[in-house]
Parts: sequence; structure tokens; C-alpha cells
Amino acid sequence: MVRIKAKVALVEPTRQQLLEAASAVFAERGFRAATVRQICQRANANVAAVNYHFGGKAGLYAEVLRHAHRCAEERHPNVSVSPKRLTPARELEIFVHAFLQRLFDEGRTAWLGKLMSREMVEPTAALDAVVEEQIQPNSRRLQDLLRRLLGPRSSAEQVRLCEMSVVSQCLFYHHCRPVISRLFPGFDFGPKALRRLAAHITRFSMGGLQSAKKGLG
Amino acid sequence: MVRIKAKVALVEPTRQQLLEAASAVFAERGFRAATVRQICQRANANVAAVNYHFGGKAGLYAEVLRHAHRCAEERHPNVSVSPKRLTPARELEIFVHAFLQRLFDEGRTAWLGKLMSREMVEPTAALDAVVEEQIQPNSRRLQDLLRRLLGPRSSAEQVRLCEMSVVSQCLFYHHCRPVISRLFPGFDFGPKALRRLAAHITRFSMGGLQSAKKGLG
Amino acid sequence: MVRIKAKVALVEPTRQQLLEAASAVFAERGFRAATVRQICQRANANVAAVNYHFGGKAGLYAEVLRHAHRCAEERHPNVSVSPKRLTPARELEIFVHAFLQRLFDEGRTAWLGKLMSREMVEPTAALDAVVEEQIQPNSRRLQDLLRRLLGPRSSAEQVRLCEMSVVSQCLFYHHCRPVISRLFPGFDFGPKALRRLAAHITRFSMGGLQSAKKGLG
Amino acid sequence: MVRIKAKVALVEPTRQQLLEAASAVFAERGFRAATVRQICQRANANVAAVNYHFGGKAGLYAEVLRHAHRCAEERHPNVSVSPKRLTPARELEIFVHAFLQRLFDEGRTAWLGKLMSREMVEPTAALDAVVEEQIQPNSRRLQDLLRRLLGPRSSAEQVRLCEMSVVSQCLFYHHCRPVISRLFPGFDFGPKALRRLAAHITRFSMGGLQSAKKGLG
DNA sequence: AATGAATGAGCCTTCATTCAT
DNA sequence: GATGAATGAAGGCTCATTCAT
Repeated sequence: MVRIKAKVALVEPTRQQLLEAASAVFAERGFRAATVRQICQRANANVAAVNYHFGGKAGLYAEVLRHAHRCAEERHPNVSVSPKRLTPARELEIFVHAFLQRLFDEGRTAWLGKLMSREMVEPTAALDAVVEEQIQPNSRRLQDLLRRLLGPRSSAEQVRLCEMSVVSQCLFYHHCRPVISRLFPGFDFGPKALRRLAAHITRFSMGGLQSAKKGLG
Repeated sequence: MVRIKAKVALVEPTRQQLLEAASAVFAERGFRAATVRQICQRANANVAAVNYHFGGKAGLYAEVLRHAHRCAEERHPNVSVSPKRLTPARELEIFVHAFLQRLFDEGRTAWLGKLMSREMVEPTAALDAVVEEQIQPNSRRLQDLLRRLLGPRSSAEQVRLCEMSVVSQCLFYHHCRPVISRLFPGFDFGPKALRRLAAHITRFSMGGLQSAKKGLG
Repeated sequence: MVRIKAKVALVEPTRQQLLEAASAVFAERGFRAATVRQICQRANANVAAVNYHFGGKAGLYAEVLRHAHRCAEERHPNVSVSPKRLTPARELEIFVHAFLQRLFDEGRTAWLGKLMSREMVEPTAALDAVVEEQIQPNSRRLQDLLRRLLGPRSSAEQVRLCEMSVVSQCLFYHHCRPVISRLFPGFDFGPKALRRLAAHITRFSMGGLQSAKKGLG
Repeated sequence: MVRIKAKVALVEPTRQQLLEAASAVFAERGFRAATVRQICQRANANVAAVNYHFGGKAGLYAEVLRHAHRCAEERHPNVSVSPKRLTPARELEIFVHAFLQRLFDEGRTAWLGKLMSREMVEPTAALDAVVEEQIQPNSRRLQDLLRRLLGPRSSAEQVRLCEMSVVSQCLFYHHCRPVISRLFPGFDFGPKALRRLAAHITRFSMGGLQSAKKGLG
């Protein structure tokens, strides 16, 4: 039993190492540019291991998306909170801030964001599952919050449009980073900046929601 | 001489055809996935032509970005208009609508959007020029408009943040299209839908700006 | 013990199942194209089982030839008949018909024919044993019959040549089936057709033997 | 022009060398076992040359079948001759002898026989073309001859069956060589032996045909 | 006796590039 | 100026086999 424990402790199971290595490489280089050999070398595994464990490069990639999601979830557990006495504005700010933190965290957490960005530009078969399992639930949660803010008379489309207006503002900083850093050198994404960003997005969106609400009448 | 004339008239110069074909292929498949052979075949040119005219695949790509920019500009000349008597809200709506139209136009115009999306995920050396020559001017123009809406007491950062809030809402529909079409099947981007979208973004942003303005006090 | 009994009763011993599966797969795909994994999967056995039980793919193949022979023998026991009062022509027809039936039987019996066809094109070490144990005895039997038909003055070579003329006509339909079915679409190998074939081969051969006999004088 | 001549003389065009090498290797090892690398090495060509010239291993193989046919044809031009005054028996013997010579010739001519043997065991897509372009015409020619021998009252099926009886006797020695050499050691296939074989097959077949003819009445 | 994981050699193919013409 | 042939590096994958359990 000691030996077993020792093994578990010392030698990471190949499959797991493969997953870790692949997440990093796929995030860095993209599906196409990443090579199986590269991944295996990084995972100290044999070239054939990928096929054995995941059935091929594509299978590995699909699993990586799930793994990256789990890693992000682990670090920034989904803000499913329904805290006791929060103003809706505060609730929105928490959502936005958590979203930004997820996007701009580094290390293993960053994988998901990078992978998803690539999926937007070049969707793979794996996207369907991700949307269904990961994005949809979050979308629902935000819609619930917005419906409360827009009032009971808001239409489904109104809610959808407002949802996208909120989400877009968060994603933008991540997705357009290369342009932002060229356009506004010095713009940073440290913890403080993220808080300021969240504050702005929240305030801007609260105003936007009010405007949209008025448009309903 | 007759033959030469005929040739000039009928057959586009190889270089130009190469550029056209490459723009389409790079936009569709991305730099890596696009193959030189594919491009040459589409351009009715020899495999070695790319190296001959552009020094290689990379050289061709750089030229393609410039070409795609020219094509987009040609079709939707920059909305530099400052029409006489428009309400600021209307002015904003025009800007937003023009932006969306550019993004969702099809054919040669679409190349630029697709190429830029890819540049966001995997910036190349060509990006610097594009930002400076293309994006910066537009950014300035929008900032001017927003400054007028936010009032003279608005800080540079306020303007910047609001600019990004506006722009992000436009880009989102283009950039996250794969998710949107999965999350909200039936969401379309025809001319009517773009007008509705522009209306929403404008109203939402006007509210946001008002909110941001108040925050200044 | 109950469990053991149950297991013995329900689950064919791995070795046997491996043999069955391998016979089918080798017959269908040939030695090279057949994969160990395919065989093991079909036998519900582990990938390593082949090496464990037979020392490798080659060892399994050698055993398969023997197994296929046993299976064929089981279904069409060798026509050792020396029936009381048959005309030699009838005796020859019985031999030919039995030969054809063996070749065109389906299921487990077909394995041998297919495997032997492959051995002809690419002989393996296993062929020697098959010739000695299986083919030689049949050859002797046919030679005896032909000697009776050719008369006592026939030379050993005459007998051999006539033997091959008879045998070749039977084998041809099996061996050249792909060409026959393309050259004469509709040519079938059902029980009736086999009887007609046997009749033709017998008549043709009886004529041939007579001709050969005359040539002796 | 001198230089061109020199080149033609010294450096065999890659494509041709590839074809030669491939014919040999495919005949020796079969389609599957043959490797592109092996072929290219033998042809002093780059590994990618096969893909460039033939579109892949399969394309090369298809071309090889045609090439092998041409080589065989070149050495033993088809006996389409209708020589002045030959007895039908003599005509048949010439056909049979030519057939045997083709099968047992060595060097480049042998390729076709080996390749066809493999096609019988494991037909590929290339077989259809071979049957149509190569086998069918020969089959027709033999049928014409046999029809003359069988008389005008012979049915199409009679002719077909007799054709197969004749052809099978020729092919047998080639196809079952591994067994023959084990069963009758010392059986050789030199020029003299081939002549004797042709004589036997012809005599045997003439008797067979007579028998078949009688069966018609 | 039997297994699941892991290995390494090898295969076919693709691709951007170069070279002689 | 332009081409068709040729190159070599690299990529994903398959397979029989081995090893520790």
C-alpha cells in the first residue's frame, strides 16, 4: 500500500500529464499548429499515448476543453451565490468582476479563455458540447439577473440583447487585447484595474438597462 | 502586339489574381491552414508564383492584409461625415450601424473582418500597421463623438472606457457568432436585424453614457 | 465452484475463441492486413492474449491453418469412398463435385480455401505441413483413380499431368472468382450451378483422358 | 538538342524509374506490404515524388498494373495472328504455349502474372480496368477459336465453360507453383518443359472439346 | 492465467520551398 | 517573368509487442 501511495504521489498518471500538457500547448498554439509530438514530449509520454488514451489529436482536444473548464471552475467557482441582501447593481458587479477575473487570471485558468477565443475564430466539433454544458448555464444565470433588473414586462429578446451588451463588454478586453495594448499602451489588467473595469462596466450597463427598460413602455 | 493586348485585357495580372485568391483563402482558413497550392490553384497560377512575387507565404499574407483593407474601404468609405444637424444620439446610431454593416457585409468586404478576428487570436507583425493606419483614426473619431456626449468634464480614461463599451457591443456579434448561433438559433444578421441591433446598442449606450456622466460628479 | 462451473460453461476458453476469431479474420483480410487488436476484440480477449497464448501474430497464424483444416474436414469428411459398382466416370464426377462443394461452402469451411489461396500467393512456413498432411493424400487418391482410367501403360508423368488438368479446372472457379464475376456477371455458385459445373468438368476431363490415353500408344 | 539527348540517355525521368521500381516491389511484396519508401529508394527518388506524380500509393499501383501489362505485351505480343493454314489444334497449341510463356517468363514480364495473382486474392479498385482492357479482349479471342472447334451449334455457355477449362489448365501451373514444387520436386518450367506442358494441355483440351461437342447433340 | 498501459518503429501524406529551364 | 519537377522536413496515426501488476 505504501508503494501504491508512493506511486500515486510521484508518478502522475500519463493520461493526466497529457491533459495538462495539451491544454497548455493547444492554448498557446491552437489546434492546428500544436503537434502531438510537442505535447507528448512536454508530458514525458510516448507519441502513441495520445492515440491510446484519447483516440487521436481531435479526441484529446475535446477532452482538453473540458479539462480547461474544470480548472477555471476550480479556481473561480461559479458565482451562483444568491447572497442575502445585495442590491441588483451589486449583484451585477459581482458577476462582471468574476467574469473578468476568470478571463485575466493566469496559469492554468487562462487556458479556457484562450481556447475559447480560438473556438470563436475557428469553431471545431467540440464547440457544441462546450456551449451546451458550460456557456448555456451561465447565460441562463445572467438572464435571470437581468430579467429582475428589467422588470416583468421585458421581452425575451430584450433580455437577450441586454445580456449580450453586458457580456460583450467583458469579453472585449480579453479578445481585443492585442489592439488595446497598441492603442492605449499602459493599459493594464492587474487586480486593481480589473476592479475599476468591473465598476465601469456595471455602471455603464445599469444605465443601459434603465434606458432599455424605458424603451419598453 | 494584338496578342499582348488581348492577354492584358483578358487575363488579370498574376500578381493581382494571387492577391485576390489569397485574401479569400486566408480569410476562410486562416494563415496556417491555408496552403500555397490552394491559393495558386484558385488564382490559376503556378505553385512557385507565390515565392516569386511575394517572397513566400508570409510575405503574401502581409500584402493580403493591406489589400483586404483597401477592399473594405472601397465599399464602405469611412463614415467621416459630420452631417449638419443631427442629434448626438442619431450620430451615434449612424456610427454603430455603419460599423455593423461593415462587419456583416459579405464578399470581398468580409475578408478584413475575418482576417482581423484571426489577428486578435494570433497577432502577426502586420498588425501594427493596421492599428495605426486603420483603427486609430476610427477610434479618434468615435472618441470625439463620445466626448461631446459626456461633456467637457469627462476624463480621457472615461472616454476611453466608454469607447470600448460601445465598440465591444458591435464587435461581439461578429466575434462570437458561433456561440450566438448555437445559443439563440434563428438569430440572423440581415439588413433589418442589423438596424434593430444598431438601435439597441445605441439606446443601451446612451443610457450607459448618461450613467457614466453622472458618475463623474 | 459454482462460479467456476458457470464460467467454464458459458465462456469459451480464451484460447479457443482466439482461434475462431483469428481464422475468420485471417481468411478475410490476410495475414498482413489482419490486426491483432481486431482479432482480440472479436474474441473478447485482451490485446496481450495473442502473445500470451501463441507467442505472437505469426504463431497464431500457424495454429489457425491447422484449425481451419480441422473445421473443413469436419464438415466434408474426405471422400474416401470406394463405392461398390460405380463407373469410373461417375467416380470422377463425385470427386470433382465434392471438391467444388468444399471450395464454395460458406462459413467456417470457407476459411481453409481462402487461407490456402493466400498461401499460394505468399507461402509461409506453415505450407509444408499442409501439403504433406492434407494435399498429398488427396493427390494420391486422385492419381489412383486416374491411373485406372488411363490404363496400366500410363506413365507417372502422364498421370501427374492429367491430375493437374482435372484439379486445375476445379480450383479455377474459386481462385479466379473476381475475374469470372466481372467477365460473366450472373455466373453463380449455388448448389445447382456446382452440379452443372461438376458435370462439365467431368465430361471435359473424360474426353481429355481419352485423348491423353491415345497419345500413349 | 545534344544536351537533351544526353539527359534522356543518362537520367531516366523520375516518373519512369518510379514505375519500374514500383512494379518490381509491388509484384514481390504485394500492395500492402510494399512501402513507398522502399519504392522511392529503389528509384533514387524522393519520398514525396510518388504523391507528386501519381497522387499517392494507390494511384501508383493503378499505373503499375498498366505498365506491367505493357511490358508483358512488349515481350510477348498478343498472338492475334491468324496464320495462313493452321489446323485448329495447332492454333490452340500456339495460344496455350504463348500463355504459358507469358506466365513463366522472368524479369519485367513476370510482374504482370504476380500482380494478377495478388489481385485474385485481394482485388483492388484497379481490377475492373484490367479486366476490361486486358482480359476481356483475350477472352474474346479464345472464345472465337473455341467456337470454331465446337461447331456452330454450341451455346454461349458451352463456349464459356470450355474456355475456362482451357485457361484454368494454363493458370494452374503459375498459381499453384508453391504446392507443385512441394508435391513434385523437380518439376521445372524451362522452355522445354513449357513446350511439353503446352502439348499436354492442348491434347487434353482437344479431347475435352470433342467430348463437350458430343454432349451437345 | 490474464490484463491494461505503454512503447517505438514505421507508414502514408502534406507542405513550403527551391532549382533548372 | 514564369514554370513544372523535385525536395526534405514534419505530421498524425497504426501496429505488434512488452511490462508491471
